[in-house]
Amino acid sequence: MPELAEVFFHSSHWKAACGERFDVAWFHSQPRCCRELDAATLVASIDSAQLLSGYTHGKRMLFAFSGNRFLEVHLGMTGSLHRLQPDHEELKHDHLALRSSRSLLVFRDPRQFGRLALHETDDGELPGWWKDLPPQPHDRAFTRKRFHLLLQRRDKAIVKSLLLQQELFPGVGNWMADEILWRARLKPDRRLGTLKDAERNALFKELRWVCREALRIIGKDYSDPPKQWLFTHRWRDGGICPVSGVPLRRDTIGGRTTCWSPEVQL
DNA sequence: GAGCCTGTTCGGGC
DNA sequence: GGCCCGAACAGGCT
Repeated sequence: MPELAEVFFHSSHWKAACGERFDVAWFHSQPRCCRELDAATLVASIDSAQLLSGYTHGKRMLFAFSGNRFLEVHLGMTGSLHRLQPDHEELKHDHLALRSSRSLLVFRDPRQFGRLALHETDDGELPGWWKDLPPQPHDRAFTRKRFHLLLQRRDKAIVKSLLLQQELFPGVGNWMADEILWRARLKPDRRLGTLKDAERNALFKELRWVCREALRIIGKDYSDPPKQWLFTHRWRDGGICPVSGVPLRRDTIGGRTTCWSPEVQL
């Protein structure tokens, strides 16, 4: 379930191997998620390279290797990163594995909606496009002023769809958007033009709160958030709103399964 | 076996 | 131009 905090958690597995020197143990270029990556280039770039650091931004990850190489990873719907014993055997959907004397770093992705890409810079600095990514909702640079600017001239947009736009709110995915709207007490199909100032401010507040708390709780060790969150109750039909005690609704809004609480969200 | 799905992209349409 | 929707991608789970 890779949204902001889950992505951070997965990245921490590979980051734990920083300093180790890797070879490509195997790579399968046929799966859709690997097609951008040329096998020969990958081997030439990563073989004997040292993992220097790992970064996340929203749902994206970037791993820096010696030789000014960067491996970009997106987990899509079902991707995951693992750090295993060096001799761990290959499983069915393990498309890429890097091996050091101490670790096997695996990229796994059954549905192949993820993405791997390789980048190079002249000086080992982070690629310019990475530095230019917009601020994440939990970043200091994501100010109230910026938030209100993002909402301007989008009066017809549906608030749930808006929250899922990665170029605006990097890292927010389907469950996070539902959690944010539930806490802000906004019906997910509201058009931005109908939001009053107080509602916009509530949205801003809960957006940042959910991103920060998710990172703190899930990003740390993949714990589930407390039962007071919508999170625990949203996954299947029959859930009960932890605030109102009324059954939750599940509808398709903005093309996505959306769980919301009719008594609470107006 | 049918239906559902935590993400992204693309084409069509208003 | 902005934004919507639906389809497509592919496999695991219920």
